[in-house]
Amino acid sequence: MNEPSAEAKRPRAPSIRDVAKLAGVSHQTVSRVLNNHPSIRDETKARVLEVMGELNYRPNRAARALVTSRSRAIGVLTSSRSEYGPASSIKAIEEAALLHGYLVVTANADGTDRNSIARAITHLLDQAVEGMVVIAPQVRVFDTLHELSLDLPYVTLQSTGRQGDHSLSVDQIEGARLATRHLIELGHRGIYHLAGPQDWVEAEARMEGFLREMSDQDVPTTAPILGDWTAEFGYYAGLELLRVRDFTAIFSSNDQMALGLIHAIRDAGLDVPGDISVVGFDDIPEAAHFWPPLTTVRQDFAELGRRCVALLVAAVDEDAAGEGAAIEPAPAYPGSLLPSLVVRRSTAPPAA
Amino acid sequence: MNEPSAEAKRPRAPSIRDVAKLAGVSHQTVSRVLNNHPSIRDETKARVLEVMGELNYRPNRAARALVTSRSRAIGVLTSSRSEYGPASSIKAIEEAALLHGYLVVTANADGTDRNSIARAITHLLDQAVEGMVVIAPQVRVFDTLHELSLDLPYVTLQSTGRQGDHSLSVDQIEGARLATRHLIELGHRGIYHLAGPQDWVEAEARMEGFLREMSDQDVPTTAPILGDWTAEFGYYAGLELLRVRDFTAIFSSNDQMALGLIHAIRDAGLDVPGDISVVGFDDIPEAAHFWPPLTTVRQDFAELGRRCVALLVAAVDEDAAGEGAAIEPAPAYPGSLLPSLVVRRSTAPPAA
DNA sequence: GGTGCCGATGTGCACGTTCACACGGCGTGA
DNA sequence: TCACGCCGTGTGAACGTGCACATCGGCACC
Repeated sequence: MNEPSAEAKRPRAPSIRDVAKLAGVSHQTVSRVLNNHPSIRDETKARVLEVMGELNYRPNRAARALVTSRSRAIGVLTSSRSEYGPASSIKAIEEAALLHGYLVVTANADGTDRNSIARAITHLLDQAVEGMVVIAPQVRVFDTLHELSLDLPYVTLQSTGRQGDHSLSVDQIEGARLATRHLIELGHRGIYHLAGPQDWVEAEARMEGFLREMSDQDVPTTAPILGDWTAEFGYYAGLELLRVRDFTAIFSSNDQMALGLIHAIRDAGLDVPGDISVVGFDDIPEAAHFWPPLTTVRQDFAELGRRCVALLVAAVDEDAAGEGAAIEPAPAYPGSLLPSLVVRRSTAPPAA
Repeated sequence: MNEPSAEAKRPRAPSIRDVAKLAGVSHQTVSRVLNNHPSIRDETKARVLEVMGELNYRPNRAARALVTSRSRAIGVLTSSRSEYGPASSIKAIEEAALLHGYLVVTANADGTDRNSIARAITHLLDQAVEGMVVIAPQVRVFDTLHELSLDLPYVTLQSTGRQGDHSLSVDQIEGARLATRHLIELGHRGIYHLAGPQDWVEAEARMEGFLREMSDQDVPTTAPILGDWTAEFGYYAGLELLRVRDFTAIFSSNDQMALGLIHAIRDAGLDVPGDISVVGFDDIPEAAHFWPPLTTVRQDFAELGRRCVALLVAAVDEDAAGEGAAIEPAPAYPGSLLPSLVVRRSTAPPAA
């Protein structure tokens, strides 16, 4: 009853050899059960499985990784991982990866700081990730990625236009055109664009979509304002903008900045959409309950994450299996997801 | 020039033995450099380090884990990982863990579904995590955790009141009291509470804080409404509530629901705070730009994440080192963080 | 001047798994 | 009847690292 040594001596987790002994087979047979190799008698398999349950056996991932030199881990490189878009994508990526039998390791980088980016990438590399999803779509991240000339397959959530392959994205340009066209069709002519940070690929694409649409429809345009995605910035940008009231609509590059804008407009004693229409981008869950409910562009972050993983896992598996057969650089550009315009109450025809 | 076989044959990453050979030392010496063992001549160390750089050597984590039986990984168990609070905490946890030399693996569970919870825990266990941070503060998660009777150290972000040890939290009760007191001091008497889901520990704590403060101040109270954290719910709850207008203030258990409430109130043609005051909880970055800017309770998610990791890592390291010496169940309850009330413009004295 | 200790390094094994190969038995075709 | 192949299983090595122990030289101590 009373043990001589209180030292419980953590009893070492059971290994396939322990299972083998108890099941009366060789360790290799157990291994075969684990990897469900075809040629195993059902009876043997059942016995092994039973013993595993009894012993509460768990395969040792480290040992497996060591011998196969496959970590079964993919990395996610992020900046601003706590914002709605990235956070949703990460969640979806993680779920999808799990389904494919992969582990997800995330690393957050300050996308403007080269050192920080390098550190994040190094962290992922240290985990021996077999591929990467890049959701930190700053230009500098891609530069660093190229500098290090990794031979890892990677996929990015945003299109840079620079590399057609391994890029999978919501068509940001089209989304921006949708928003802009909506304003033009309502009759607006004085339309500002509050863009995201210059070095963000998404921000660039949305700006481009805005400019193209304006140009296509022959509406004269003023230089976009460069923001930082925060509601705070939107607020102050709005205050500034309102000092000269030469516009009747603003297209903001995300919902948070749109919120700040509306705040500023109201502080100035004006009405949205009565005096000024506002369109956002992202359709965060709160957008429907802003005052007024925000007209915005919805993109499906989760679906994006899922597709990303599918693409990446295909590349990784092929890389590991065929080894030589993988001439094809990437599994055929799978087209991008189309965003959709959600019209709510922050937009209206301009006051006469 | 032209290789006979296009098969490039990925050349196997360098090991400590490769480094050793090139540096003219034994593999063990290299290992010692890696773990910076004290008794190594500076000159030797320098040489080894140099060769490492040359070869672009990266320690193989799997091999190390195998031999030490330490994964240096900690798990994070979440539900709703894409919401602002959890997302912020995860980010902080990850950064702090990295600083301590630990890897973070996250697993998302639907906190109401036992299977889902078990699956998430299993996933973490499969990764051989050495400890866990639980940010899925549903009661059922704790139950499952106990059922499985893991001997892993774990820390939870919210206080359940049920286990004083390994719990670290913002004092939700105090936060709720702060909010409630604020309303009472403004002169409100008809005060509703829109709570979170019943099975969330935080929701429970906030509700308790509300009820206690009301009771302490001798204000009669009505039964709280149980919500689901979303703005959507807040909106419909608001519409419902307004059918009988027997209150002048609402304390919402989070900012999103508060947003929905305000939306509903305005849809009913009433004014916030003119007719009804609203207080939220969390202080998400957008709250300052709601209309009106939201009075709410701020909690420091990031600091919480950091402390959590410190606590957990201490437990894990001690567990691994002392093994027997670890009688003490947990490193002395480190007290909880105090939230603070942020007064903005969604609250005012009741109309006369 | 021998004994003992410490600093700096090397040698071999162990960790838990998979891979390459071997082996016996049975069925099949010539 | 023998050769061959396939099915089901076993045997031994290897993966890259850290640990226990061994080795060797030098210095201090009595």
